[in-house]
Amino acid sequence: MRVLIADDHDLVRDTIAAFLGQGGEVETATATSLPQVLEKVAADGPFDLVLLDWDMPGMGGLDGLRRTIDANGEKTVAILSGTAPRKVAQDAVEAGAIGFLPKTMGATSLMNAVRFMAMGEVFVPAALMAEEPEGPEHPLARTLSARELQVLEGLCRGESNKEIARTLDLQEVTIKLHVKTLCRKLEAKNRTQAAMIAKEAGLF
Amino acid sequence: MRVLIADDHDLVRDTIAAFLGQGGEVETATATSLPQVLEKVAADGPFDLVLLDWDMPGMGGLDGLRRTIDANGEKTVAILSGTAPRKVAQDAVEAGAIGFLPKTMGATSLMNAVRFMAMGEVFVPAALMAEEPEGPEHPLARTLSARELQVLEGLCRGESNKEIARTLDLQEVTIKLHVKTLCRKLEAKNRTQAAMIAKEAGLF
DNA sequence: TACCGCACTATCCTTTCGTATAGGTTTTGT
DNA sequence: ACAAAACCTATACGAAAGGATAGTGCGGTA
Repeated sequence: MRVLIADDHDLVRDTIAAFLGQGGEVETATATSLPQVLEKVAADGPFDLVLLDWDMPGMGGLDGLRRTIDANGEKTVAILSGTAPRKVAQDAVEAGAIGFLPKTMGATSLMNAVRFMAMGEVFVPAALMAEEPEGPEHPLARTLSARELQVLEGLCRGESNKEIARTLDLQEVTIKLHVKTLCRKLEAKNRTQAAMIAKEAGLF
Repeated sequence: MRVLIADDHDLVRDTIAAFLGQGGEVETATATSLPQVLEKVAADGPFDLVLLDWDMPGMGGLDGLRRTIDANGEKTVAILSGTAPRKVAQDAVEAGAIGFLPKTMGATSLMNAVRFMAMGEVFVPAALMAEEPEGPEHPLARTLSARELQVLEGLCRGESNKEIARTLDLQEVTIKLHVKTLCRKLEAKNRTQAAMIAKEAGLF
């Protein structure tokens, strides 16, 4: 079984290569950038499996993945990532990747996953997919002050301005102001929409 | 490798057993209910893998899974299900199952998955986990009329009563009434809370 | 037939929300 | 030290929401 391992970090790349290579079952090749990957694929024919680092020179996200798939064939390219957000894994598989390997995986698990993918089965760690999809964490929340977040939380509980004021020990008018600010920042036209946007974003 | 297959449907059970058995790599045993599973485990020692049908006599959901894990050891029991809702898979893995197999899986994929799990790796189909978790579909929505659902949808978009009335071609007062009814049925104290509850339930 | 639930409309009233304007404090950065 | 920004409070007003009560029409059912 021939596997091409592409990662710009020498340590990671060589460790994985050494590990997969031991026992002689797997023949490994390595690359440190996407151009090098395409070059090696073109030169040494299609590999049984290509492991692509997600944060690698020339990758550019899904584009690099697609180009590698075009070059090496479908169901032969897997993504290797250190940061391991669920969304990347999902997008990669949807784009045609055969699997997704977080660098936090244990060595034997990694070996098993490689064998599994070489058999043509999609592999994604169950633990990773079990995470709740909290995708848009703070696209908007970052611009909100602490107070505003507290008020927003009250909105999401369906509380009135008066109730929020009581729990935060502020005046009702102050809450009104914060609600107004929230609606402006979240591009909502009223409290209900603001609450829905917050909910959608996964806050609370 | 010794695998115990438990399913109350003769066809399913025997098909899987026959398939896994061919080639001689896997030695199969079968059972048709949870008591029979526990009995066989007690008699023939721990199996390398136990496949448990989720909708089987005596299972009773996670309880049957836990009892089987207690009897046969950790990381040796997988769930087999025809209905394949994401939540079951997630709960099962969290409860200590080594994997989850929908009966819709292809034969070779199933074989691969069995081998994979026998090596101690958790297996859950990536496609299944990619589904958005829509868990509580209609715990409350069932009691709502068609009109009420339309109004609720408007609430979730943060629209005013007037706006909802316009899009549904009704009077504003009528919307007020529906909102009131919605709040009663959803146990919300205002429109915002009603919208949040709807969102939480996965509607819209 | 009478009854009941559902949907719709109506009027009246109170509370809450949303906006504007105007000032105050504290914190932050230049 | 000063300006800018964020935070808090205050008053006031129109719009919207929420509640109560009452009445109409429709379809299904006893």
